[in-house]
Amino acid sequence: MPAKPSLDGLEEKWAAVWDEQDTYAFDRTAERAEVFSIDTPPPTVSGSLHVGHVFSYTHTDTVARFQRMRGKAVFYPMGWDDNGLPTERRVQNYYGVRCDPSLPYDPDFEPPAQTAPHKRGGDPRQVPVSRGNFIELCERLTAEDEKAFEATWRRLGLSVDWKHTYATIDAASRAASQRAFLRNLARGEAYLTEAPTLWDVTYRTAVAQAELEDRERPGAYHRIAFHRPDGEPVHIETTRPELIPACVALVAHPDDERYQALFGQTVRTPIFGVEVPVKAHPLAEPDKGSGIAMICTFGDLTDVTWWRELRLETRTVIGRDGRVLADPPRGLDSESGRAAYAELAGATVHTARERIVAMLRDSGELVGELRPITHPVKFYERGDKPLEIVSTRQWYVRNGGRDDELRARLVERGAELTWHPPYMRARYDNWVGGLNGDWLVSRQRFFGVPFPVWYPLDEAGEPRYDRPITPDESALPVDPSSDVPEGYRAEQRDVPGGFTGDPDVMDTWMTSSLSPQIAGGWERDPDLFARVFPMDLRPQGHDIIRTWLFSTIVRAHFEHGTLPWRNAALSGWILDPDRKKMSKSKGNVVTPIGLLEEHGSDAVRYWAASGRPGTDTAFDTGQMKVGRRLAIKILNASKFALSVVPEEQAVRGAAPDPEAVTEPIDRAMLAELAGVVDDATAALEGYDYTRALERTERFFWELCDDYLELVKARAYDSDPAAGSARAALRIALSVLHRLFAPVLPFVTDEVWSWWQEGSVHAQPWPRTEEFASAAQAGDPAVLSAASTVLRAVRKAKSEAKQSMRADVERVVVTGKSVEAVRRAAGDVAAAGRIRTLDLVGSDDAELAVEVRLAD
RNA sequence: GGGCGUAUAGCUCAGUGGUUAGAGCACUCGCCUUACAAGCGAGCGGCCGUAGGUUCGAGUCCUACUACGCCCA
Repeated sequence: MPAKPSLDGLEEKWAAVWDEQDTYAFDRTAERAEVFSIDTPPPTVSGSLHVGHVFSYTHTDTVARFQRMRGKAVFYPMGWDDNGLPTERRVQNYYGVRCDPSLPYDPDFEPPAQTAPHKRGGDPRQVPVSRGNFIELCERLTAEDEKAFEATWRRLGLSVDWKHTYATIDAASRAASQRAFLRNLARGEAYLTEAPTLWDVTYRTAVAQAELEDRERPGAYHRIAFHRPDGEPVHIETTRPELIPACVALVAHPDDERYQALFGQTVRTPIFGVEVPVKAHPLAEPDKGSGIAMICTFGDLTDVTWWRELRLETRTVIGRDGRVLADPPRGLDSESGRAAYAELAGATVHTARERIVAMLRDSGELVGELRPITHPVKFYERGDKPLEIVSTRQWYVRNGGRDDELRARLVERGAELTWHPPYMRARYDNWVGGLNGDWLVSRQRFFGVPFPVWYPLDEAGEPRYDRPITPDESALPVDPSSDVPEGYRAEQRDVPGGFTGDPDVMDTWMTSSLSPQIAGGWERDPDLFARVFPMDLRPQGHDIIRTWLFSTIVRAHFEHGTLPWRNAALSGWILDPDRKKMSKSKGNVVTPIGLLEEHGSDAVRYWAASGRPGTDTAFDTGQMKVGRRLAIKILNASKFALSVVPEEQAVRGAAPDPEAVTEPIDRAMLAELAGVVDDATAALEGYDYTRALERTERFFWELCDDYLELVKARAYDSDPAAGSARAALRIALSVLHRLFAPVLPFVTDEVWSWWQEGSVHAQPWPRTEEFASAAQAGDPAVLSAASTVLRAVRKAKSEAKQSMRADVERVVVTGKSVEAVRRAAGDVAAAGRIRTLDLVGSDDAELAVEVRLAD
């Protein structure tokens, strides 16, 4: 035990010890019932860790440590998310390469100079490389990131078993993603179809419903004249006049009196003179604009519904690059119409709109002035241009979006899951209930897990999408752009009568949704998988219930017919002092490592533990300082409690003896401690680490302020009463060290090492049975009454501006519970330096304390 | 527009229908007290968002409203 205990250096010291001694190693001989398994969120390695990570990962760690001390074999792996766009861009810029899946794998490839980072976007100097080489570069780069992340996690004190890690682009993850997909395909849960698709023109990829967000954007209603056969105009209002050439019908509500005569008739479009039908449909809103709208292929999702339900033609004018297609759509046949279209061809949506407005003004078909509005526009969450809708062939996985029975079963799965906090389930129910299509899982990107599929080419060289060729599971992972399907030769690639590989990659959630299977060794290590799956806990942010949580449930439901885990704990956000979510753009993000170095890991963890599941929490360095004070207090109080035992009597590792606790006040303290153990245990069983900490902390401070002061003098003595105090202190110390261990792992292992063998984190969680024989006989009133008197004495000294060492001439205590005081009279008199302590019984429920200070 | 959540001391938050609503921080006034001055003691500080209702009794339950946050349209 050091003469002057300090928190400095505890992180390095204990992180090294835990690593060396495998303190957190998963015991893979444990049966499922003895295992507590955690589906840890894999952080994005190409990004950086921020305070929010420290916050939520600490929550999980407190639960992991509690379960470990309760005797569970804790399966606590760590994953790295290196799959997807962020890594793609980072690898491009770092190595000056770009992925070109048409290239063959080059085993001798070395990237160009890794110096000057290249500019964003399509730098022409970027060297094209195969997908296999690109993945290797990704793994090379992220290996560096992973080291930095791991170092941060170790310093934070996460009790992860570092022998169990995975990366979402590594071979095992790719094999698992492809295997699960092939099984989805075989069971009919995955399918390929051509359909209108939400499309990001910047990234040139399809996106899924879960990746959408609405953004308020300025726009304007344009009042535009269509023409009836008799020459009379029909006015519609639209915010997207550039889509007039894509118009396939007009639509009004079936009950709208104004348009009854028009239903079934045709009208001609302005400028282009295309004849289109007028239809009735209940989704048309009579109150919006003129009550009649143009249907284009495709302006928005309502257009898609109308197009599908009214069986309309398709006139595509916007290409995948977001520009007007070179050739006019079918039906746009008139000479003047084609001439007008030629003015638009190749233009961006924005330019096309300006040009068509000018044409409409010239022709007199634009009526009145534009009416500016702001309206919600759909964006890809990572994109900065509005989504277009184009018809493309894509892979889908069924998720209940078009199947009420499946939807109902997935809602039931949500009900089977235990949510922390429970109300988060509503997010899940709302999302599943609001799905309007299956999960679009293919992305027109280069870097990611490829679909393990080839297509035969017919005599004309066209792919037979209805006859996909799939590999044997034993061959996974495969890359169809370089691997050759069975029965074909490499020379047959992309030639008539040969084959072609599916060029797309999977949505990253197709891999992430398998994190329990990937971490648990599904089909790779059946023995491990049987011990850890379904997992006990999924910790995650509530913002990705619709994506990660939901998709993981979908995959496990299909593959295993079960939930992937029993509990989901949803962490809140970190808010800055203005109650806004902390974000990089606001420049208010603090780096985790700096935070840990400044305040100490235990202190930061203490702050994190103040955030209950689901609760947004203010970033508060004040709370970290409080945590640091608590850790220092644990050092000092432990030093005191251990130092009152004469050195020759101190036996390392000796269990404190409850039988030696004989004094009423010592037993009272242990009785109260028993209540703390019960409450903290119940709280942690329910994932309420915050309450467990609060309860423990409150008891500990009161122990230091009152009990320690009361027994101090006696404990230094050498008679049997001293032995009682010392034994009680050591029992309390042993219990408190363990109660604090999940939140403050560094300081607790430090103080534990002063007097015990092994790590505190390998000890059993405290149970009241350990000291029941002493505690059960304890009357808590003894301690509380003694404390009341002591406080009154302190108050008198404080008001007299005297030192706490000042002598007290006489104290008279009156009240019902003076007998309780009497049982601790010696300690009270010693702690208060009271010469005469008079105890007068009365019927008053409250103790009255009269203090006369010495002169 | 729909759903969920939050509203208690200057700040951050506890409060599980039942005495006079609590803690920490901050602030004020004190104290060198051999575990701890990175400490200790004491004190100040509340129309519990607003308005109704249920109840013997409401910070707590119900309804409406207001403000804020998140999710979804």
